[in-house]
Amino acid sequence: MEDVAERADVSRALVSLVINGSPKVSEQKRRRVLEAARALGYRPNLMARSLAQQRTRIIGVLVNDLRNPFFAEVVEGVETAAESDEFGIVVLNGRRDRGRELAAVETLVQLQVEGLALVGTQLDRDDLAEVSDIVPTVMVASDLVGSLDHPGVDAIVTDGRRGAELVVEHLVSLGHERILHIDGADNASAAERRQGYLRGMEAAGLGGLADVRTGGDDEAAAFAVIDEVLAEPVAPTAIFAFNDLLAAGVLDRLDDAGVSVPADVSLVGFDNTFIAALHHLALTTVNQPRLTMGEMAVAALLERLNDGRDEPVRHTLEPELVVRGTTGPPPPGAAGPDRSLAGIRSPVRPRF
Amino acid sequence: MEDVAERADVSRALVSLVINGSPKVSEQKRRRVLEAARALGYRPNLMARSLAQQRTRIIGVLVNDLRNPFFAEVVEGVETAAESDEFGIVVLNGRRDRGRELAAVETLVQLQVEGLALVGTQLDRDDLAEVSDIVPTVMVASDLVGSLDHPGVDAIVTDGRRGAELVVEHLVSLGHERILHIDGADNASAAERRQGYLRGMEAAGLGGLADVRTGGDDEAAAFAVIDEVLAEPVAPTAIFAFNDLLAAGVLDRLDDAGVSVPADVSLVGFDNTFIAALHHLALTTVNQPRLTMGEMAVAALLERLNDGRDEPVRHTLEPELVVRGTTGPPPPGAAGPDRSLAGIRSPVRPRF
DNA sequence: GCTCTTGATTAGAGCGCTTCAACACTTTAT
DNA sequence: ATAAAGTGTTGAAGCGCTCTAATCAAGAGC
Repeated sequence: MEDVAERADVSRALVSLVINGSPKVSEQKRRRVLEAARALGYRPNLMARSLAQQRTRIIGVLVNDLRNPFFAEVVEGVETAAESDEFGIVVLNGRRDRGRELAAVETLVQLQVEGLALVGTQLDRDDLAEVSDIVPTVMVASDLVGSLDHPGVDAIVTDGRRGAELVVEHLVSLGHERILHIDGADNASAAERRQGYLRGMEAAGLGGLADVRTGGDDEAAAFAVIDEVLAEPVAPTAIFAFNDLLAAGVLDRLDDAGVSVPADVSLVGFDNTFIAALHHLALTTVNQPRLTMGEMAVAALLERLNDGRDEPVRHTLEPELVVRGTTGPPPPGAAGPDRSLAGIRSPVRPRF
Repeated sequence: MEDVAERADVSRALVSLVINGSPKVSEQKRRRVLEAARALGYRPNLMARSLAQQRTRIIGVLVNDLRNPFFAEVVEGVETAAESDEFGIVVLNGRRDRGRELAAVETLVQLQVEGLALVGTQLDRDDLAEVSDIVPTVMVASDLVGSLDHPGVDAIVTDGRRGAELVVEHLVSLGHERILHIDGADNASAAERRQGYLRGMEAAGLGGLADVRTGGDDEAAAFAVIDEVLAEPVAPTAIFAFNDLLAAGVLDRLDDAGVSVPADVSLVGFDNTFIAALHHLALTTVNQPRLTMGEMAVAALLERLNDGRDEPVRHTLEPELVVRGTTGPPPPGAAGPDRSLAGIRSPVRPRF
């Protein structure tokens, strides 16, 4: 900067004004400075600028798992919104590991981010209480269990309970009764969906048949559960998986076992990622408005930053059932008390 | 920091030493400082630290498209390696837009990243020449067209030419002749794969039947091409798509049209993303060792950073054909000169 | 011709940290 | 005892920038 100032024969201060597009610089000097800057290949040092300015214009984003397309798209929403407000974002990947998440939050705080968007994280209320004292924080696609939270934390969620209810209602309307739920284990939004499932079953008078298995959030987790189910004497006629990835795993395993979907058993996912839309999967699922969620997260942060809001806000978006090809009526005779999937072998398996 | 120093009754300098784990601090003072820091909730300011230290320990990562699971996994490799060398990474998403990529590079440079990993980007040699003068740069999963590059740029790639050849060889060995390639348009690695395809066709004596269509890198791009192909009198018996995402799109569209894979037409993708592994797709594809690529990228940067290497290096990894369920022998009678896919309607479509 | 504005420019302090040279204070060697 | 060498600690400069307050130049108004 020194050099640029010298070359343009002005002070460092003026260079700063030009770089930041101040209106109070004569056209002549502006040109001189810009040219000198170009000639020297000058690039302002963001660190120094942030330090001097006492603000970074950076929003920190912590993602539970970047491999999950659902999260990736939420992040894209965050980015879009941030961009239009002249904020940059720094994305850190928790990789489903709480320890890593904690470390990432620490890094972001030290980076002096002005806002923190936690996408699907598993942090608990204590972690959040601490961090939200330092920087405005918004949770996206996951909420604190028990609510009534720390005043510094906003939340943007899709109503997982309602989403799960929609699923159960859909399956019940098709005639299903033995509906199994493979949950998301300790995943952020697992509890909510589990609850919705249970409530839906109750509401349909099927409370007694409710059956929740511990899953996870990837294909692998699905395998174990399906193997278990296949070995049992009484099989469900429908399976509601925690998310699309898990559902894809279920589908694979059922396929392996020669159980066909939806003829033998119906299957529903959650999130409506692009995977679900692949025709060959054609997964019935529940849509969450990902981009909107990301955008709303930024909006919430900016309200605190710019308008000085200081009470927490939680926006709950409506989930939407997307019916595709993996749900249908239960197979005839399935109403009977014992019917194992193990015996079933659809005559023709799709490929190979 | 001032406050911490005061509370622990030491100088600011000593606080700094403690925070940075210097060995030359007495146990007693170290404890005092640490406790004061905890009590005050002190967090070092990364910006200030970087500024003073004249280094950031940050590797900038620019990704062509975070939604593509292939890139997401490369990034994970980068992250893993960076982490173990005590570097942080900042990920920016180009979203397939060259303008955005350029802006992102600029941001990263201004952030004073110590190394730059460009994952699948579309930047051209001039862009690269400029940036690589400033900071060690490595391209991952894409290379400069024409090679013989700027000395500041390393490259970690999988041999796309070879990969494409493998595909053609595989299809030819199954008996295919009319093999169509839907390319990646102006995508970073499109040219290479196209070249490999053409070479493979030549080698098999099928040069005259080579047929390249302009695609892209997502499902949507596939639709247009397939619609086009369906309308033509002479149809290919096999389609080689630029990547898995594109292949998934092809599969969907063929499905819509009642063309079954691989009975009527074989299909191959590229990248071996988890999508390809889904049993319901069971896409034959070409594997790239993503994690390794990410890790090697970091290694390359560190060689420049730590060991002062200054000639460029390019590592070419071997692709690997992964045969799954979307390839098989061509349908009988397909050898004849005219056979349109439009007429074909497999009796049973998979689902619905 | 003088003061008053107005607008353009600059000096200099300060952002939170690191680091180097200097300074005490011990310990050991002489 | 005294010098030499080693430990721990600190003052102060400096990283590259911004921003306030001060300065300067030039025209307007009397």
